[in-house]
Amino acid sequence: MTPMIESFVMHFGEMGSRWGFNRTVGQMYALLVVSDEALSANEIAEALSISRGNVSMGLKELQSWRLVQQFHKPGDRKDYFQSLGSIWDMAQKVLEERRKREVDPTLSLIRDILLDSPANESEEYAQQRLTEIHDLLENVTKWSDELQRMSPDKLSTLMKLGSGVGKVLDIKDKLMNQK
Amino acid sequence: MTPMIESFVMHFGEMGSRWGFNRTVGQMYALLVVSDEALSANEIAEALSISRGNVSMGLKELQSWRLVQQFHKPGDRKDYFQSLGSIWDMAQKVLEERRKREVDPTLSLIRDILLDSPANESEEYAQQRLTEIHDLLENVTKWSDELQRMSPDKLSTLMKLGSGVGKVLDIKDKLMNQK
DNA sequence: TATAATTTTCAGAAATTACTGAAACTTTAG
DNA sequence: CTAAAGTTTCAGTAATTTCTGAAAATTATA
Repeated sequence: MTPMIESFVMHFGEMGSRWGFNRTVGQMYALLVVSDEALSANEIAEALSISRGNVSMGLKELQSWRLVQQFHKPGDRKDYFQSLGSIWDMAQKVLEERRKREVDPTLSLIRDILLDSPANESEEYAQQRLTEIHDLLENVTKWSDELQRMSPDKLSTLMKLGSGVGKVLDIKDKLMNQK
Repeated sequence: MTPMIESFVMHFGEMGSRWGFNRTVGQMYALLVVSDEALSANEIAEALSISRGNVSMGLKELQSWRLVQQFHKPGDRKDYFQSLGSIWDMAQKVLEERRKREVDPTLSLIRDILLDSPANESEEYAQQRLTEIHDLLENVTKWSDELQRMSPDKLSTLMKLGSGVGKVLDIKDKLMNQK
């Protein structure tokens, strides 16, 4: 690893914990994203100075996120790994995975809670707030589904829209009102 | 705490770690969101069976996120706390805070790296990938800024748009092409 | 100003999470 | 079938994060 690559890999490792995977998994992914050719598990372990066992577990996790792909070189017995898809694919995967971990369980608990009728005043208030949270999380889920389904180029249009969102909403409002 | 409220508070605590704050901070916030009236630090500590010191630190953090507000009752020396703003405000705060923690540092590191010219083939490849990540993160930042600035009712329109986004984009495309 | 009420700080304990490395397992080649 | 090459597992250890509680600091009252 050149110093340039190393600085990125190490940084991504530190960030990793904030993005939902641990330091070494973050480093491994960064390394694979940035490297020109596929790497074997041993090469990864060596480049990052971490244990072979840890690499094995990390690769398993990255594969379960479908961020990393395993394949074989003919005449070589080792497994090789490379990062999978474009950066946009990665962003979609991370979004999806985080929704599953961070949103879905809460949504389902709140649904259960709202099935019971409130026992007193303060539970009634609580249920009101929970209903708000429920609606918000449902919208987040709907959006996230929509983004999953969207083709990369449409996604890209949407992304680049940026500060144009407001205007587009105005346009939409006008069109709706005409009907 | 009634069992209903307790189950939500405890769940939110577990989730907390995934949302960027620790278990007790999550519990404290959930309790305040769901409770009808403001609570003193001691009441919080007692309800959650955690130490007074921990509550003090947690409230400080929640205040720094501007999710919780402190105030005084006349003739009472204690500080009282209540959750601040609507659920939408909370979502905005969490979004903003996470962007600061998760996106901004990476963006700034990548910018630095891209200032250096690549030393060889493989660094050139690496820089290409970093450029992609850079563009993605910039778009994320732009969007997040936009969402910060957006009024709650516009935000709500956007949210509820849900699966309509695709259609709206089509409309926008047509309008743009007419020009 | 003294004292009582309350909050904050922070060193160390407890809990949690991540990592290592040796042993067990799997796969392929001869 | 056996040996060699490679991978995975997991118990134990290390590192990190969170929590406690007693002491220090702050604030209000008399």
